[in-house]
Amino acid sequence: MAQLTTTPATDDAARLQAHGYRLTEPRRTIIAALRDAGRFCTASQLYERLHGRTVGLASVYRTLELLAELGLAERRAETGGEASFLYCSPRQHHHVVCTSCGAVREIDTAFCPGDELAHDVERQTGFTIARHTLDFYGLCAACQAVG
Amino acid sequence: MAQLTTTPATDDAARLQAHGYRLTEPRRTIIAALRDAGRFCTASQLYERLHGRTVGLASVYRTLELLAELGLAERRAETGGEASFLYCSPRQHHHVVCTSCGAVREIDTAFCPGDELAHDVERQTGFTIARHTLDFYGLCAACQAVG
DNA sequence: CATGTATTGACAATCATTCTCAATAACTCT
DNA sequence: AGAGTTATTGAGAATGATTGTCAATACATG
Repeated sequence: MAQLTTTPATDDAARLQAHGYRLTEPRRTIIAALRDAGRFCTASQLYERLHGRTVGLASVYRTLELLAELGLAERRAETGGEASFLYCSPRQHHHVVCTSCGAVREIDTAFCPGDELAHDVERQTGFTIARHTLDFYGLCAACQAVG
Repeated sequence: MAQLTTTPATDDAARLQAHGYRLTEPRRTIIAALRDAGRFCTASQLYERLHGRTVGLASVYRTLELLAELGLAERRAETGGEASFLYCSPRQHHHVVCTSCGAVREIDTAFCPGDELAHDVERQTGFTIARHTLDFYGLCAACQAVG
């Protein structure tokens, strides 16, 4: 298994504390594990990953919930009635997702014309747009090879 | 309450049958209800909406699952551990979602540069891109007015 | 470093989702 | 159109994900 870091990026810590939340050891551990996973993870998958360090399953759920609320994780529903979470850089919501193995890579935001499009969409719909997501789905190089 | 149609667009019917699924009365009812809802709905919300017509909750779950599989619905995870589904035109996956009332509107696909971007993403990441989603989140006109 | 309070872990409680199975209804073939 | 084959259905049971409870603990602030 790949080594796990224990420290979230200072950005994450700042964001937590800016919202009045405490930066606790369990949270540090969970955030780091989610970030290192580099793919969508369910609560119990993360809990597995953390076995040995005493972090309760309930805390995993609570922390994931918190991260989603702060925009540091993206929640996704899958078949099987289990929610998955993906670590996100604070304002980065552009991904390429492998539909076979689940691996995820972030895309450079500069790439994305969404902000300009947002203006058009506002004019067209009367909405006030706050954010947008752009996600690509397909097969990663490894999964293409396997066939 | 708005009137409910009972017939899915012929497109939907065709897509079901093309995949070897039967076009049954419960499926017709559920698809129409989801389409008419015009927003993300949970299974139980749809079940409520259908009260009076004998459609079992299990069938609602089964049909929503099926629609997601066929690309006729988009599944989303929300706080509260309940999945929501939104009706989608077969290849249309571009929405504007109101974060306050949940209303959803589809955006004209011509709008979206995603297909061209997909090529760049393929070159950059080695992925083979099959599809993409582009969603905008914000407040609809009505919710802006309410403040 | 003492104090006030958010947070935690363990387990119980809840509720969304899936499973099971006999009964029914779609489609196919004639 | 009618009979046969088989997917699909509804109801309720079973499963399992998620949240609630609460005493104990650890973070931040002064």
